[in-house]
Amino acid sequence: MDRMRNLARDIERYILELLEDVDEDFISLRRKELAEKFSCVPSQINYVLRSRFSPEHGYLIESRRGEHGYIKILRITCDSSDEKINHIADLVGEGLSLREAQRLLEALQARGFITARERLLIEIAVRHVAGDSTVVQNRKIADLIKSMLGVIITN
Amino acid sequence: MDRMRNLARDIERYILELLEDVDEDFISLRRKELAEKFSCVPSQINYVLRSRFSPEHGYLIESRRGEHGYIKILRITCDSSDEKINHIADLVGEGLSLREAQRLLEALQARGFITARERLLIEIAVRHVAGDSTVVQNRKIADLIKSMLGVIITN
DNA sequence: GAACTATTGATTATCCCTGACCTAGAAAAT
DNA sequence: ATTTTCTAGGTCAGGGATAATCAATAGTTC
Repeated sequence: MDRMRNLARDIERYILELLEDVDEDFISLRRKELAEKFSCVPSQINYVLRSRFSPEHGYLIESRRGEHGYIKILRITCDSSDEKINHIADLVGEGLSLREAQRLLEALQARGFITARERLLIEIAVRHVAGDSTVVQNRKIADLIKSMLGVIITN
Repeated sequence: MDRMRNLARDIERYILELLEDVDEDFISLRRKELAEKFSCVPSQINYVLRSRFSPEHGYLIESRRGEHGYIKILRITCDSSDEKINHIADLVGEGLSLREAQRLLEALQARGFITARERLLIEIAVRHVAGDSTVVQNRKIADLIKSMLGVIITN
């Protein structure tokens, strides 16, 4: 059985290329055309956006339906420390499971927010606090992550 | 029953070899395939990762499920092949108080073994765990410091 | 035999992809 | 101006393919 191509990944790469080639920090595209380009169903595009271009990954999506419809993908830019901290606080919210924390750290490293070593240190600390994951722990994890990332951002 | 094969150790060695053979500081593999290669159940791979490639061991794991699933093992290098590092490792091995840890962190930063941000991260984490500090917590503090410093030092 | 380590398999969770149905906005028809 | 129609994007459930988790069991070490 031949290995199916990894559509989601291919589309992700294509979008990332578009974003790099452009001067602004956003691109506009048409869902239908992109789906045709990759010979897939339009909703596949939504899946890619949801799973790879969410705020957690540093992007915002705007779109419009009907005639002249479009999808706009914007890179989130935080120039001040406060903006960064607010952004993190939004992402973390009230609570975070260990799994979610790991994903967040992965995304933050990919974006260059933190180094691999810093990610390692934070993950160790989070695991330490996590222990048996209950709702109570999720809040502790969130608090810990927020203070650790906060310190990093302001230094 | 007969002797166990000690699969876990074999798989560990295999992964370490892969990591050495490769230029990057990570490898990607498929859990299912690896399990087949060693004629074992897939969850055995998770056991190996949990027991030998945890963040405390200096590794980070990223994975995806479903089609095109994979497990990515990242080795976080802390290239510190100094002799003094070994000395410090001994100190940590003995266990240390909060104050000792802070002095140690200061020294490590002064010698360039950890960055200012890394030092802050460790201090924040420790302070977080210390929070409601009772005698019981002191042990947790010691464990955390040992984990965080240990991974930097012995790696 | 107690405590630690290793192995297994059943169950659960996640990822990717599709297609059926839903909704918003603009143009055409009235 | 209002209604209708058309066009393009959104949402959701579900199914196949992996990986993760967990508890039970077995082996090892001391």
